[in-house]
Amino acid sequence: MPDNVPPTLLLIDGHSLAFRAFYALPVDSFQTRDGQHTNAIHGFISMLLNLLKNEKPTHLAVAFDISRFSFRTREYPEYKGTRGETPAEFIGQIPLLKDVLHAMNIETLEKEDFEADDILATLARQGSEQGFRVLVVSGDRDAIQLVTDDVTLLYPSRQGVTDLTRYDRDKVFERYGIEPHQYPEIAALVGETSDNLPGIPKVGEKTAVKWLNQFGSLDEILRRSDEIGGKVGESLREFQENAVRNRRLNRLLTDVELGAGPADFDRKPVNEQAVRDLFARLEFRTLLERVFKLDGITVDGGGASGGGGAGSAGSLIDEQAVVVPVPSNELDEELGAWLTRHSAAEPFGLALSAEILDGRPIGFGVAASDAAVFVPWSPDSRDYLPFENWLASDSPKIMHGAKHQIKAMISAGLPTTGITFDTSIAAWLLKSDGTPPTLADLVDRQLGETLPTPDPNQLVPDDDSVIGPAVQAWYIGRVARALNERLDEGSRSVLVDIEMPVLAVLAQMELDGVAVSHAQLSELSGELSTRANALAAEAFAIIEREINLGSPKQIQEVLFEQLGMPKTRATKTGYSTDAVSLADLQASSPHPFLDLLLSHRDATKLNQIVETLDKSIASDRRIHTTYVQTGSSTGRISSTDPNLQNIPVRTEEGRRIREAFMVGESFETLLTTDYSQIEMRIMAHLSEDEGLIAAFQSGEDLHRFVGARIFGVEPADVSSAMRSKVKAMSYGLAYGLSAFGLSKQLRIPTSEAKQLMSDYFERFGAVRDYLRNVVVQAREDGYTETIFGRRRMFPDLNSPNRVLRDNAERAALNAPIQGTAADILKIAMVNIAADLQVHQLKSRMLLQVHDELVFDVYPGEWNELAAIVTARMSTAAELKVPLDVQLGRGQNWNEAAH
DNA sequence: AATGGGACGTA
DNA sequence: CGTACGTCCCATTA
Repeated sequence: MPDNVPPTLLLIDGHSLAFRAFYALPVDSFQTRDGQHTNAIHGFISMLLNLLKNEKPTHLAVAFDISRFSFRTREYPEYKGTRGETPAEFIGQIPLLKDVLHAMNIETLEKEDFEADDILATLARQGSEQGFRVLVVSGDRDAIQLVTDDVTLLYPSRQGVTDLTRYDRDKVFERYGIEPHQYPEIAALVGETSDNLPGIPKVGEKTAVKWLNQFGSLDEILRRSDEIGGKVGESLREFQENAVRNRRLNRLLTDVELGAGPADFDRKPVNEQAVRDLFARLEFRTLLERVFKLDGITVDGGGASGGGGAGSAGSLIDEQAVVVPVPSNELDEELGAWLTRHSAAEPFGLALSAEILDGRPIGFGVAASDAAVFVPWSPDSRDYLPFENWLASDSPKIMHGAKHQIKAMISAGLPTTGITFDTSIAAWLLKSDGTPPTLADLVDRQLGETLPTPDPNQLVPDDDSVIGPAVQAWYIGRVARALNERLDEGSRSVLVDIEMPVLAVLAQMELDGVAVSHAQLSELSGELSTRANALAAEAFAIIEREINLGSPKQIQEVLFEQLGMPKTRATKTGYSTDAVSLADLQASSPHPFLDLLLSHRDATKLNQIVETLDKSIASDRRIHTTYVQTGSSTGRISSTDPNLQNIPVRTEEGRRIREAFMVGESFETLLTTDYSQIEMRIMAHLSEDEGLIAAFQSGEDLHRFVGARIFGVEPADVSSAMRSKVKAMSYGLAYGLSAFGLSKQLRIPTSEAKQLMSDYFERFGAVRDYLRNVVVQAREDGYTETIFGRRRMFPDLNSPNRVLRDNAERAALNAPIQGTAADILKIAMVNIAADLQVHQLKSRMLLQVHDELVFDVYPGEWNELAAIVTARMSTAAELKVPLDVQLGRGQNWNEAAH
């Protein structure tokens, strides 16, 4: 170290940072096999390693609070009194965190009766007196008062632990307009809710700063408070005691007796064996690598992945491997050569990340494992032939969230194929619930690194390096490699054989959209709103006042207070006013208001749907939904903006909405197709129940066939009441329906429902055995699997919480069935799309509704398309029962329904 | 402005 | 005390 650089002392408020980490990272994802939560520890250590790497402190220490009691709580017992129970999952991590720090040979400090911040304040003062450059990391705003020319505060912005804002004197001034030592005076005036320190009412940050600049100090403000007029002035005079007390409590002590000083906290090498043992127990693999890398220790025998030859992002940039070619023809050819060279060399292919502005690509990042290239692109300078050829070729490409980018590229005239891996989909397959991870999440979770972002407030400022598609592409490749190693064989085949191909199909469907008639929708909307208004007026007349019929709260007032009706099912906020409850009320205590309310809800709901749809019609007169491929935990696709998978169909009125979905211009007709009873068929297949299989092979109506067996009559003698009971039973099976639920739905006594269920299982025993076994197996394995190998994890199956466990059991029951159905339709879609291309048909797949597909049929192609669709759908999977496919034809979606 | 609950549309 | 979704509105909170 050069002599002129002062030693750096890094001081960390352990408790507050660990707490931030706890809330920044999902508890569930950080748990060891024996159930120890580790998210706070993981987040803390990850942040610490970043700090060590970036700040290179020569000395460091971590301070902890011993308890929530200190001299401050003795002085003011309410101090921090509003804080809720600290979560048990968090408390248990603190001793372990200290163990980890000790294993890393890092000093921890704590002192009875003082808070960690007092320890930091003391050390910060001593440090700067002894010539250290001091960095204080704390999530407590009071630490701002410590900032001087020598002391900088790193304060976690927002929730996370990766974003640390650097507060030096200038930054404090810029943010608050005051000197750091004045901050406690502001805080005293404003108050601090999280510490239960009320300030002066009506005084916020702006007012406090204004006064401070006007009067110079808090003492002066209080002394001359009569000079301040208005309500705020009154408030100040009335509550000035608050400010005095707050100021007394938020002053950090700088003279705590510690028995050790900054000089004692020099960085020492980690205790290798202790770290190894402890990290193994905590199941930290990437963190272990990072700790050792920082200390120059190599990780041996751990089976840890190398993760690309280039090492960290730092070295990538240092070696200037990121080449930014100037757009020109020569470079164009060089780029072509570069692509060919790396495509041939890398078995896992290259990563691609497109930068999109207003739906148009403006540049591409392409990266191999040890190099990255940025390719600027604009539609008018289309002279990148080798690059375009590469995009259009089968040469393997990896992306993150490919669909959106593929669409932009297709629109820009850059068709792209050969996308063999999408990191967001792979991550979803591994853990199909929770919020979908961003690339930054994956870099953090899979690689234990931090994706550089252009945020200037970032702790890791990244020396103005190349941040953008090229670097992203490089990370995508590495993340893909890490994810790919974690995929089991079944999941990998789902990714490669189902999800990646269907991704391309969905992109095209979204681009194509479906034609919708604005005229029909607006006519319908007019009718519906007229009707809604009339119904509302009638309802108001009856209850003799005007309320908001859309407010459950106001409805409750009318029903249970004004009209004195019997209470319905309890909800969190009162009593239910849903359709079922209202119907029950109508039966027990009839009142004309109830019917009017229901009809009004009906009309407004439909009108909402109609208006939303109308607003989503694009300039090409078509609606382009977005299919979310990673939107479900079972493998289904969901639809948003707008959701075209929940267009009404059950009521006459609703079907009029479907009439507005029309065959596209220059197309001949719509074709709709769906699987009939696919989930029951899958259940027959999976359970191998002979009765159920026979039912499907007989060609007889399913519910009639089953009803005949259960009630011991001839199929022809199954009454419609019998049939509908059996139907409800059959459908409920795959959802884990209980006798109680069945009785409620069919409005029959529980005893009868119980009898029905036992009769059912008497005849179809293999179904019951299968369903039972699914749960048992899932509890053992921790997951369920579809017949194509799609997995869904069920961590709650062994939960001590009954509700959680029961919910997990029903979901586990359903997952292989719903998931297999989803797989089958996806496979059919891929095969149909391939056939359309091979046969050069101009007909287009438009919509997917879980077991249904809708097509625009090009003139003259009906027969061929119908044949393809039927063939591909019925052979998408080889089951023990036939897959029955229905077709329909019509000028609109309703007419085309069969 | 953001969030959570209630209600309700689909498979 | 039936699975899987998305969207609207209202009410609450900041």
